[in-house]
Amino acid sequence: MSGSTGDASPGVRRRMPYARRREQLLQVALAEFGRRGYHLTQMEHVAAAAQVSKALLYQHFASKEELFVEVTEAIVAELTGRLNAAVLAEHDSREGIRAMIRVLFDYATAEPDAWALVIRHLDKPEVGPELRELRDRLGTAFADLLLRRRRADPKLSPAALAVNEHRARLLVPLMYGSMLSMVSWWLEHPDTSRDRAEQMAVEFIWLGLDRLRTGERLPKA
Amino acid sequence: MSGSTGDASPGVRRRMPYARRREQLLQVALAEFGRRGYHLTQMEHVAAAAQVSKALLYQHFASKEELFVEVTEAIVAELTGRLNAAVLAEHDSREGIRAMIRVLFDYATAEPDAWALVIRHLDKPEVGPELRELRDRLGTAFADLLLRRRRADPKLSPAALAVNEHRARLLVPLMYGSMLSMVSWWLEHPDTSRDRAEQMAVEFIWLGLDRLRTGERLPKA
DNA sequence: CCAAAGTAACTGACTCGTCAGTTACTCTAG
DNA sequence: CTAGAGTAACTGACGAGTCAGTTACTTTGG
Repeated sequence: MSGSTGDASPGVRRRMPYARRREQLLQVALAEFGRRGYHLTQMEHVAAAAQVSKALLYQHFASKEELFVEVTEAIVAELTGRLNAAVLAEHDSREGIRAMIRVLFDYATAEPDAWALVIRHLDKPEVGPELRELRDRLGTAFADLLLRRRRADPKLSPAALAVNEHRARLLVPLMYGSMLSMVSWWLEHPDTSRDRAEQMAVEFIWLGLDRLRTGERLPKA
Repeated sequence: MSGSTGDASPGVRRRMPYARRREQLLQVALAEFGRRGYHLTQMEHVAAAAQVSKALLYQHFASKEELFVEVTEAIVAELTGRLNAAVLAEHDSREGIRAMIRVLFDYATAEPDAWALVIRHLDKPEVGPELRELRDRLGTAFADLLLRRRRADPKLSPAALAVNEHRARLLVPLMYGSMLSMVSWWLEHPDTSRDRAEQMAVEFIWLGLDRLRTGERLPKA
């Protein structure tokens, strides 16, 4: 019909070099796992979506689990990289929080399948420790953010610092959970302005954080 | 040997009346689903754990999915009931939040399998809409709590009220996510005092909530 | 009081579909 | 013409759901 070489137009496009094919397979697998979840995704689905046979898939990845792990690790690396960069770029802790939230919204928007994959499998120990690791790394990033300035403060006694570390550790799941929950909620409510959602999250989290970080207690009433 | 009627002592205890058996199967299934998750739980596991044949299981429940749904619905009913009761019992919104958090901690402690089941499947559309419903009901309970007093306030114009409703809707996922995340985190860190965790959650959430509820903006710095 | 008849709980051994993983072959780019 | 990209067709195992039959308990006619 048309040009014979690697042309995009005719229905079939075949015979890619190894590395490129592998990349494509990873992308396709990410989408499938993200959309259906690990258990409902079959290797045939992935192969079909890549317009390729299942056997070829197995020439690139030894097993379903290995494929999943590889996909997941790429996501984890990407996301934690972005988060760390964002946190490190900001010196003010409020701006650090804002930056992290923005990273999450950005990522969820740009890579909805990857986001869905992560969210879906975060609490499933059955598919390997990679996602636990992501969660822990996120937690570490949070804790660092919370404590970096405190730790550098020479006026604080080690005892006071220890107390603060403990409180900070308790804050991590609160912040973590609200951020992820907000992003997921926003994805399901596209009519809501992203700016509002983002801003609300920043205010909500920073308010609780800042007051508690400074050790202030609640007013009694 | 001993008493002839339904005696408990001899190693095997079989042949229970229909209703009791059904109850037992539901309990066992809850534990299995909670521990392994839907996909990794096989009907044979449930049957074996109940010391019963798979066929019997199918005389009580038409399918794996139906069994799962039945288990889930019971949990949803129980939890939302407790939450509603807790919220209704408190007139102060801060105490309402404290009450909800306490309900969640109580439930997660007393019924760890049920808790694990709910948390694990919250974001999995594949196993039916029951858990979405739970999430939405929790959300509704939150929103009600947030807005009940506001709605009753005659000094607020409808327009101001609408603005507040919108903000409240944005607050729901933040509160919701942080609560659930905190409870799950605490379950995995048994060395942490429950009172501290609970108190921290109350303070964190109420702080953000109260300030935003009153429409106050953040200080600029 | 107690067979024998009736019934409900229960089981072992099957079917049938599905899906991860393999094998033996074909095609094509260089 | 050949290496390696690609496939169609296969296998083996597993798991949901079924069914013919057995076992324990209950009822009732004598």
